[in-house]
Amino acid sequence: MSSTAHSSDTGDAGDDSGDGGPTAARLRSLPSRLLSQTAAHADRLVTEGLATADARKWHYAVLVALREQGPASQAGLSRHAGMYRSDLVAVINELADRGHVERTPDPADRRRNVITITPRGRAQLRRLDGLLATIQDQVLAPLAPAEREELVRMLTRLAEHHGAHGRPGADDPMARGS
Amino acid sequence: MSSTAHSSDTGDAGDDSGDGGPTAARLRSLPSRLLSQTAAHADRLVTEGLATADARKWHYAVLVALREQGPASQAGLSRHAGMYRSDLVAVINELADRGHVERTPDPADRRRNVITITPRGRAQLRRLDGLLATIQDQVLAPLAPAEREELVRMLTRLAEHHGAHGRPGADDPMARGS
DNA sequence: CTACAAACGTTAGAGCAACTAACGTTCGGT
DNA sequence: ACCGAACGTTAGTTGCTCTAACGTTTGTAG
Repeated sequence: MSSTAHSSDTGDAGDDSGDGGPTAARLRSLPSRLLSQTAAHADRLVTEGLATADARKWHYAVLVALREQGPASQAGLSRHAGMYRSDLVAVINELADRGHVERTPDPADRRRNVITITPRGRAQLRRLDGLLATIQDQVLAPLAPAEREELVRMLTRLAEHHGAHGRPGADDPMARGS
Repeated sequence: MSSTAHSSDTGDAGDDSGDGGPTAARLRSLPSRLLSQTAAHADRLVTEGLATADARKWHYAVLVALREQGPASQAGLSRHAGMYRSDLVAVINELADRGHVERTPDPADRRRNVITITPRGRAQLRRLDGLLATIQDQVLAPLAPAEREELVRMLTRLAEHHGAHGRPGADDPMARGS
């Protein structure tokens, strides 16, 4: 139950229950709140940035997955990207509309569609890579390079911890891999 | 500025479906992605935890705001908590139903309602404080105390940076930090 | 005093992301 | 040949953010 200790920076007002209640400063720096806030901000930048290139987050995730594992079934992609296969349908539709992927029935297993990235898709992916890199810089702007590394390292640990303790149950998503 | 360069390109290569792809690692550690992931996880824990006490995130935010600034109008609370006053209505309704706050018309300004925290509300708030503290420990479980401090410090900087660069426009929310 | 702009509480609703449930089809194992 | 499981897909629920408008009340300017 003990957690991080803090020094109160600015005395706001003494409105505390004297018997050792947490102070206001502490509440403002609730890690979960900070995470939500910064994540929301980052998400916004990413969404707006990708909109510039007529793309959305899942588009990028799927293209990345395709680059990593080559042509794959939709179920495979959904697992790899950590999304629901029901939601993947629309994403593939949109990517196919834009000519970034091709959806072809798998002759070897007629339940499956094989999703293949097209040359145009690769080009788009590279474009998005650049775009995203720029956005990361915006997100992390106030941090020095060493700090960025440190932050990423810690967040990675938290994410892995999360994955390990992930509860079972859901249909497709959050399949761990790599 | 520049940060990431990619090269794995020509020749779709064998799909190293294991893990340990160096290129893949970079993508997996996109800060924005890590933030979203960990924030989602934390959010889940918080939401579930608060549900235990028949509360939701905004309930806590409002109660904290009331502890900090004492009785206040709804507009004031919405600004302090960074939420829309339209959404605050339901929150106040719920808190009033539970007997945690009282909503009384302000005699001095008949547009306003004065929201006051009740003794029961204070008790609930203390309960939530404890609950939340426990949850923070769960969220940050894999990090050492010093690391937690460091993380909070960095996230705070990012959040402040965000606040400073937040563009104006919206109706109520995201007023002051402090 | 009157008129007008702004702030207040409230209602309604759009838009979006995460999530669940069910379906018809196809496959693998027994 | 049967049965359970995996596949792609459709539809729908939920919860959250956010916008727009309303009637009322207040402060202020003319």
